Formats: sequence, structure tokens, C-alpha cells
Amino acid sequence: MPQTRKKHKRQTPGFRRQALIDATLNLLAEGGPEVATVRVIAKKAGVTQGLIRHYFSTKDDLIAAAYEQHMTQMTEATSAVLEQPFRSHSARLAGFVTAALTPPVVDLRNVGLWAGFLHMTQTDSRMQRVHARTYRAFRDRLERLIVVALKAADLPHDPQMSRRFAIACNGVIDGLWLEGSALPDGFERDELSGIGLQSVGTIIGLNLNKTGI
Amino acid sequence: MPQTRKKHKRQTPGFRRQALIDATLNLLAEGGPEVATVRVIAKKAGVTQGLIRHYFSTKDDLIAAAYEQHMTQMTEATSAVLEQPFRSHSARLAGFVTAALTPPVVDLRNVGLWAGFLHMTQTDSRMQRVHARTYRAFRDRLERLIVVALKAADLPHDPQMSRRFAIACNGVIDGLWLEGSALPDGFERDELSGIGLQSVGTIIGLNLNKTGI
DNA sequence: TGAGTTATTATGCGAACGTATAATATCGTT
DNA sequence: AACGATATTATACGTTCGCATAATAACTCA
Repeated sequence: MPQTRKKHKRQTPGFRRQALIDATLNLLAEGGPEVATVRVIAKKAGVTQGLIRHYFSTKDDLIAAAYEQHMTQMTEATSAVLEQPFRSHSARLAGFVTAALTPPVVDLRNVGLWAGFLHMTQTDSRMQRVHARTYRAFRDRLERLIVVALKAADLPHDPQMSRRFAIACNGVIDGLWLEGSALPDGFERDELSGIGLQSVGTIIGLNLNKTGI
Repeated sequence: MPQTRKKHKRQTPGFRRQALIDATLNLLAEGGPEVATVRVIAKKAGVTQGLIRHYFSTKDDLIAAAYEQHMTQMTEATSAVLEQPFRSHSARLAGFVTAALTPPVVDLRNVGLWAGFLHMTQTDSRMQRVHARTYRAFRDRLERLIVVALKAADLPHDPQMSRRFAIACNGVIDGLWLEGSALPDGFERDELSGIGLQSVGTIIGLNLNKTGI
């Protein structure tokens, strides 16, 4: 008696890996770590759970890969705005800050991911490394923009100070981003980025609110 | 053969309930929802797991009670500063904002709890009710302080506007609180509250940075 | 077209999960 | 000193967890 077996299409490793990572991120964002079990992830990715072990040697592997991709994508989404021309270096910095405080970076899904990953990045050493690396990638970008803007305005910019500026500005941006994402109706259009520009400007001693593009 | 059984001291219901809630909050803050299992909670509270069912009819009951207590305690910790006298209504508002952006309200443990509870408050309807109630308790307090300060400064303060102000100010405070808690070394002393005072002041059109006490 | 590669499904295992229930220790009251 | 109430422990049950392994389907290429 022939037992029936599910028909399936053979896909490339890249395709399945991506499907599994996407399913993981979506589940983590919506339901948190408790919901993102291997069985549910596999189901959402349209495969059976055994396949996860074929592409990732452990569940933590999959989680780490998903985290890395998410963080990298967030930085890239913010940085994309830098490819257009700006009238000044201050405007360039302002554009970056604004992009970080505007959809699609500001998004309820992203705050769900932030919360879902938090404890892992505080507990798991490998997640800590991914966090440190991706966090620095964003902050360093911000610091370079700050330094250039300060230089163009003939303001002092020694390394220690600009590093502190970058940390504090990143903190303000992160905080506003979180709140804007979690509370989508809490702010008028451009209110969030306006507060961000003003706060960043105050920290580094530069007026960013009226820079144009 | 007499089987040995663990000796124990009989405690009041209030004592055990509090011990279980404390253990739940500590575990949730440090390790997130995955770590806060009934067995681990009971162990941390110094009892066996069966006792949880004696005081809470289900695990979700315990979680909800812990969440309610935590949120209430956060609002109370911020409001405590209001019991001292202030020189002006603006100073009173500034004191409240400052308290919300200073330890012990700003604390790594609290951000762990925030992250740990987030998905539950988005998913579980009972947790949503607790969230709505405790969130409103804080925001209403903030709104009253804003209205009084605006009135004292002869500024307009119609209900709709002050409600919007309260939402936005609460958002900024929340965001800065989150970031200051998660990034303890990211800000100089008083830098975080300084940014908060400035942002809140800008939103409502009042200078709060130089109000004194 | 048939053999080889490997992507995929199917099934099973031990541990841990939340919950339920029975047994017992502790303590206030008489 | 014995009793009653109940706080507490102990044990068991069904489910789901992550992980392991065997069986099979899908595609490549000689």
C-alpha cells in the first residue's frame, strides 16, 4: 500500500534560506520568541521542519542569521537617502536623521523585532557580537556625517568629542525611533523627525531644522 | 520506610503572592518570556511549582498580575517627586519629566521588562486592557501637569490640543527613557533629562530647561 | 534515459512545558 | 493534645519543544 507523500518543488538553497529567515523575522516581530518555534517557522516558510536542520545546523543559527540580516537591512534603509545629492553637509546629516525617523524605518514590525531580540542580545554571546558589529556600523556612519558637518561649519571636532556626540545622537534617534514605531498615532507628520533634528542639533551645537535638502 | 519531604515554613498568602510576582518580574527582565517558566519562577521564589496554581489559577494570571504591579510601580516612582514643593507649575512639570528620565526609573531592568511584555500587550486582550489602563494613568498625570503649566503661562490650552501634547510628550519621554535605560553609558549625567526637557518644552511651547525647583 | 546528487518529507526521541490532583506538613484553635 | 483548615509538596498527564535520522522525491547530467 503506497503511502502518499507531500509533493514539493525543489528550490535553490538561497531561496529556502531566505524563506526561512523571512518567516523567522515575521513570527518574531508579531509574536515574540515564544511563537517562533521551529515547527511554526517551517510551516510559515512552506516547508516541513526537518528542512531547517538542512540549512541551519541549529535553531540559534537561524535566529542569528535572521538578526544579522534585519540589522543590516535597517542600516541600509536609513543610508539609502545618502545617495542623493545635498546642498550642504549639515543637510546631509539632517537627511540621514530624518530617514531614520520616517517610515519604512519607523515601523511597528521593527519595534516588535527589537523587543524580540533584546534578551538574546543581552544573554547570548554570539548575538552580542552580531549586535555590537551592526550597531557600530550604524553609529560609525552617523559619526562620519557629524564630523564632516562640524568641519564644514568650522566647529571643533576632536575624536573623543565626536565619538560622544555619535553615541548620544544615536541614543536619541533610537529612542525616538522606538517610540514612533510603537506609537504610530502619537506624532503628527514630520513631528518625530523634527524633534530628532532639534535634539541632534542641540547635542552637537548645529541647527539642523532649516537645512533644506 | 519514611519518605522524606521538604520542610517548609507556612507563609501568608500575601507574602507568597509577592514572592512569586517578584520572581516573575526578575526572570522576565533578565531572560525574557522564554526563561520565565513556572518551574523556574517557583524555584526563584523558593517554593515548588504546584504552589503557583494555589495562588494563581493559571500562568497568564500570574503574568498579568506582575505586569500590573510593574506598570503601577513605574508611574508611582515617577510621581513621587511631585510631593515636594515647586517654585512654579512649569518647574513642577519639569520635575516630573526629569524624574521619568533619571534612575531608578531609568534602569536596564525596566527596559528588559518592557521588551518582555511587549508582545503580550499586543496579542493578549487582557494584557491589552492592563496596558491601556496603566498607560493612561501615566499620560493623564502628564496631561494635567501640562495643562496647569500652560494655564499659568497664559498660553492656550484647549482639551484637544493638550491631549495631543500629552501623547507626544509621553512618546518622547518613553523613547528617551528606553534608550537611556538600554544604553546606560550613552549619556552624560543630566544629558538625557536635559534633552527631554527641551523636547517637551518645544512640543508645548514652554521653556522648561531653566525652571529651577 | 538511467544513475547520482541532494533537497525535502516523514517519523521518532528525550526533555521541558503548563496544568491537574493527591498526599502531607504546618499552624491556629479548642 | 487532638483537631480542622489550608499552605505546601510531590507526582503524574498530555502536549510541544529542539534535534536526530531514515526514507523518498526532484532535478542534473552523462
